[in-house]
Amino acid sequence: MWITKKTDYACRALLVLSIESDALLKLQEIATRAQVPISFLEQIMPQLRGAGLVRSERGPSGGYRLNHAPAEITLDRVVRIFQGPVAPIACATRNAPESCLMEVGCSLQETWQEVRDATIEILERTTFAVLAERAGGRWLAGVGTD
Amino acid sequence: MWITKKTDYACRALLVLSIESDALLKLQEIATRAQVPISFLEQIMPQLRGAGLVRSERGPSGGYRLNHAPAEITLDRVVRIFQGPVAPIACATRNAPESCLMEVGCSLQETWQEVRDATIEILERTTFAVLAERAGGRWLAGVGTD
DNA sequence: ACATTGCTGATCAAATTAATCGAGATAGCT
DNA sequence: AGCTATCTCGATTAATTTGATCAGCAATGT
Repeated sequence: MWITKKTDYACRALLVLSIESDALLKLQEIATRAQVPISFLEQIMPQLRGAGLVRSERGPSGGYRLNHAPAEITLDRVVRIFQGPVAPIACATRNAPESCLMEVGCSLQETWQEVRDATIEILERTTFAVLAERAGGRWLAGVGTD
Repeated sequence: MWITKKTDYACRALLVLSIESDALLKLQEIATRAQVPISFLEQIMPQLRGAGLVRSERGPSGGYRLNHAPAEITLDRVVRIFQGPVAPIACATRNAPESCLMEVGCSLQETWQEVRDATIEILERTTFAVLAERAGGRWLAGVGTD
């Protein structure tokens, strides 16, 4: 239970944008489709923009669109933006892990690292292209061939 | 960063007990060797006892000892005692997952489940026998052959 | 009895999470 | 120029979780 709502919401928003691919979507629209409180999304989207994942346009007829092809955005990337290092515990991060003060060599660390690596592996190979296809494939196809 | 200190401390305490195998260790001793604040451990150990993982004896010459062979205690078990269901997000627990309200089928859920399963697999196959061997093998041998 | 140890529940401070809100900036339209 | 729809940014807040500490009680060996 370590993915925060914020991260979850960000992923959902990106999923919506990935399904619509190049479309320019208003905050309001994203919020509705992703089922995210708009006032919260209001602080999430700028963060995604800051990280370079989306672009925005202001004024009426403004909105958000992806800044990269969905195939180039990994879940891994998004999680790190909002939650920092992916690791189950501070002594098992890939960079600058916190040192363990136990007398006996802490063999737990090794297992936490296994968890970390397995997690990262999955998040790295999961792109929003795959997610969009899985989620909206049918729905998107329906629109395309309409 | 989702393993809490409490869980971490509990694992470390069990690791110390596993290295000493059948010995009866005082709270104080466990606290020192595991580098856990004794006042905190004071509330952790009873929880482990409640879950049946350790036994305790009171009075002078009291202390704690394992209630099972280290090979029969999995990391998975300990994590669940202190943190409940192992899942990165509430919509991906194995029992009674929280339903997702997104319009489009939430394909993220599938990936969170992958993370969950990979994590559980690792935690289930890691026993304290393995951890003790990895941690204290050398040190324990040293004591044994002294 | 008394010293030593575990047991229990209350309490607490700090951090994190999950929002909400209002004022400001920007761009398009008339 | 002025109006309006939209994104932007920062402050604030309530609730929850985390990480501890402590006092007092219970049991037990000497």
